[in-house]
Amino acid sequence: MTATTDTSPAASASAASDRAADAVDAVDPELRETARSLHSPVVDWFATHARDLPWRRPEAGAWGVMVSEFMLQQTPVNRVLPVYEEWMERWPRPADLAAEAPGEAVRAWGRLGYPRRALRLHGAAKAIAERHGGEVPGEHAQLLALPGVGEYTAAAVVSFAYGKRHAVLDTNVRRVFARAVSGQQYPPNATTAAERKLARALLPEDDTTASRWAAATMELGALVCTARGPECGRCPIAAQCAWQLAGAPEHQGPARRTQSYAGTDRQVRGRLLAVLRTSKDPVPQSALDRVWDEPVQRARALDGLVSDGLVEPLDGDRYRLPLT
DNA sequence: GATACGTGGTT
DNA sequence: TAACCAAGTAT
Repeated sequence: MTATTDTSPAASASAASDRAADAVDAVDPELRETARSLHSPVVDWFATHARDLPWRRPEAGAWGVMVSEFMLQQTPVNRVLPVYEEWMERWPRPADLAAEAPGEAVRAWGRLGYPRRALRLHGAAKAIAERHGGEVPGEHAQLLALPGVGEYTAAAVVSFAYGKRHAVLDTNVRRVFARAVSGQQYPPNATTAAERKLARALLPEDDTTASRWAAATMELGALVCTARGPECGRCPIAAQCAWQLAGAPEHQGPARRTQSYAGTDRQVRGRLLAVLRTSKDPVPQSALDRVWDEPVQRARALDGLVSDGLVEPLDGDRYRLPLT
């Protein structure tokens, strides 16, 4: 958008588009005031109550932040901690991981779960080494282009590693906003446009405060405003919380569909991969056959692992973690 | 938008 | 004990 005197059709369309974009992010003055009243108590609470996590220390760098974010996708902090430490000691820079076989990343991932994340982190490291000179990129769009990096992880790296102003919307933040601002016990099952808009509207103006706010709202959700049994007595914004002020009503909408696990392909995949992780040498088919008695499902799970690139088939009915 | 994708602790 | 929950992404 440039000259305001340009009245060409293209410029008019563009101006209309800009007005539409403005309207999307137009912040209700009342919401603006709500935001301002939340910033200080939450950021101050974070300053005194934040956990001392290794990826929050300056020496972690952008790579440390990125590694932690991959590992923390759907996995609790306590399970991540030891694996993170080993990982960073072994591969302190993206290029170090990029030089390894992907199977080594899968092996080091251990039992964190969702081992495709290990493969994608390895792929991200390769892309960083090849396309970004070995430095984790600092632009949201560049990060988003990396394997395994979605909206949330890109925002987290931008905000936590580079201290930039960007809305960070994870499950913790969504729950905090649902309660404190929207007066709901839980956020919707899937992230909505309204939630993204709210997150942008609540973001402090300057980079430094916005970055602290992002980390602080996540930490508040993780430690105090938890899914079950929130400790509102310890919450720095309990007095302003819309959900509390409404009398903490029970959630109305549809319950989240709980995923089964026992007997699924995922369980079979997990067992197969557990065998392969513990063996440096190729594993014969017979060893894999022992982990699951139903042959059709077993074969399907193994096929899936191969097509996902998590397992490499060799001649002679042998398998191993991928070398390339 | 719904579904697949691991693992283990908590209630 | 079965269900819930944990810093999501890709298709």
